[in-house]
Amino acid sequence: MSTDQLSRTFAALADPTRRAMLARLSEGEATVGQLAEPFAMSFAAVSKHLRVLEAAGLVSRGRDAQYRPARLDARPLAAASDWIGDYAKFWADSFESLGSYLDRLQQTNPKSNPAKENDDV
Amino acid sequence: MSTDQLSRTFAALADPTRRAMLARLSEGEATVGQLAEPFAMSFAAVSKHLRVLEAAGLVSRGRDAQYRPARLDARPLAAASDWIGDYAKFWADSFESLGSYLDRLQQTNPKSNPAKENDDV
DNA sequence: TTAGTTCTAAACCGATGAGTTGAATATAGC
DNA sequence: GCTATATTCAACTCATCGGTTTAGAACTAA
Repeated sequence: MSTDQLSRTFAALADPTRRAMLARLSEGEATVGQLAEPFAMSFAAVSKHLRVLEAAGLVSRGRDAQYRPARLDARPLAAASDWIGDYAKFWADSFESLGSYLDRLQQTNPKSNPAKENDDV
Repeated sequence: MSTDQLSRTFAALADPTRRAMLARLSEGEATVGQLAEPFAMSFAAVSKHLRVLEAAGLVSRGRDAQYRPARLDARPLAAASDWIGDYAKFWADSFESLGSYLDRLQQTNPKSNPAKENDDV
């Protein structure tokens, strides 16, 4: 895997343990111990997952006595959502062909050119 | 990485070459040769990337003489978008606290309980 | 200072990922 | 059948990933 921001974000999300950690963090800050609790996994492994999430910018860490509480930072998810959103027209209606979808778009907003929206990676 | 559908989708998206291929496919079917053209990479490597995309359900293949045209299937992206969407409230407005965001949600739609939407992985 | 708790660093291991090269397969056209 | 083109398979390399264990660092509390 290369190492641009979007790749790091998607790579971080590719692991179900990390997705579960993000879900937990969406309820509020948590320590490594609290994050490790649901998993049959060493603290060190959880610590490593946190490093991956941190490198992706999805988590920031603090310090509270011995504890290093982790806090969710969802901003990279906005970029990921934007990227995926460019493809929304392709799943918008599985029974509707892309052609008729574009036709309908043209009707709604005749100025736009919806056929050329996926030039970036 | 484990091997559930969502993990396969995110893992497939974690590679910039594969994202570029999806972008190309959003303009229409393409053969391996056409997909390989922008990259300094062997056909075999492109073929492998296509297998990953196929395993993630993002691409389906056909047959046209010697060619095995690939076609975009964006449906798995809808599931990925849904997952990420659960976190939209956390990036919705970086200057607005989560608390006031939830307050505003309550005002708009007093029946819902937006505080408990992230129980799944 | 000593002991206890929480977390991370380091070294290691097996599995997987992304790429290569070279041979094999599938199809078309002659 | 023979040859050319498009694609995949197989075997290999090298790096990274997810996990472990052991030891050490950061901090608190006696």
